[in-house]
Amino acid sequence: MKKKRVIVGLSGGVDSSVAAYLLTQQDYDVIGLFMKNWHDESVTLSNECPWLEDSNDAMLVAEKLGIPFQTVDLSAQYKERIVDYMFDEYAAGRTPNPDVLCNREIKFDVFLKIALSLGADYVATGHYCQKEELEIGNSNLSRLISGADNNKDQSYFLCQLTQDQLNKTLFPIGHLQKSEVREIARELDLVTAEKKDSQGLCFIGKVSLPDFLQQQLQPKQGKIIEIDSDFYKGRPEASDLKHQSQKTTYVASEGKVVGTHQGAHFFTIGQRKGLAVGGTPEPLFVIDTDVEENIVFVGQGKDHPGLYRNALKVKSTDVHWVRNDLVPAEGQNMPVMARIRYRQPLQKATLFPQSDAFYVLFDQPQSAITSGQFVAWYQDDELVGSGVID
RNA sequence: GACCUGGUAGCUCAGUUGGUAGAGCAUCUCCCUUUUAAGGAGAGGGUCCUGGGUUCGAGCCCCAGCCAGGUCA
Repeated sequence: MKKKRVIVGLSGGVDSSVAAYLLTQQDYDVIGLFMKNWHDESVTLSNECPWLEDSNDAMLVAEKLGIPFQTVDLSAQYKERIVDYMFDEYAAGRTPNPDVLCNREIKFDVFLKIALSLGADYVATGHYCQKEELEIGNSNLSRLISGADNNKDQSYFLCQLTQDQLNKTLFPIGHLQKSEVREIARELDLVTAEKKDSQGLCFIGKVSLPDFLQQQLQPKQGKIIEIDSDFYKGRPEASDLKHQSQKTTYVASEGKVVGTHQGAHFFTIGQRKGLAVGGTPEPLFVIDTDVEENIVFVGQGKDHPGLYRNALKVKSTDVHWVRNDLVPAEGQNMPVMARIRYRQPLQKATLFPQSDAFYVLFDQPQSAITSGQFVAWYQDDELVGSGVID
């Protein structure tokens, strides 16, 4: 019988290297494929070419493992689907999550399709997450399970994947701890064994995000306005989900000017650094940005009421279920565990699918719920759905 | 015009009986982290408004001036 063919995305890091190795130890026909996502010299302010080194490392690993190796240039699609989306979101005053999109649009779409066209049965990546098959009646379902290494779990970044995508995917290192992965790489003497984990936005590299954004978004001076915590005293507490999930809207006259900024769209809710406003006993945090009026609203202290809300809204059209067999009926709520950012400890919450929108109500108020980011919900260690925060 | 209070790190301020200055915030760096953030650790930074004087020695005392805020006519 013919071996199943797996195309593994080699990034030039340890994780995908070891993933590829583990596949060769199983009964697979393994091919390594490096994807070039970004090589625009005008934007990569650093003088180095990081992808060149990465692709070289990927090639060396493939050589060592004795598997065929190829490179594909996906930078055009990457720009179209990720970079442009990023600028659009920031321009609109939201905070995008490019890495979630990168998985949905590039690694598990463009890349996956290329792999299939090369005759692959599966694609594999070095993500710290696991897949389990579940049989319901005649149909097979894939479950997206958190990585066994609690500290490295990357299921959140895969929260937008579909059954079709998962069915074609393998996560060879998801059951391992990071330390075990490194150990395997060392034993095999792979060039990537001691390579530092990648961090930050994959394609920006060392450049700071504001610097990157300024290449397309024009700086424009505006006011930083502090809202006193007394502002919230005597305000009626929202009792229905619609209002609980709404963010407070502020007007310039409700606070006092404490400084100036170079563009409200460069800031995100919960942000502390970069305001360059001192003189307060406690640090200032961004509690809202208004890109129309170009105002950044701030509040003093980690516990400022403007930072907290216990519900959020997802547009009905933005709700995504990995487990489409678990979708609750409209009007029927569902208890889950949820997170609103990578590595946030899971929080108790309840989903409320309603006719006007989809609401997530947390048991505890959450700090810095940010529109444009993703909320992902879990049952135990299984990610079952997600959505863009409105 | 007179009087009062104040002028100390980028900002807000503390500086004991005179012995060449500190805290918070901000900034920078590092750590953490395949998003944005947050978080942790560390570092840099001061002609103590100016000019005189007293003193062995003044941010702290005295005099003059400048500046800011306030009070009184």
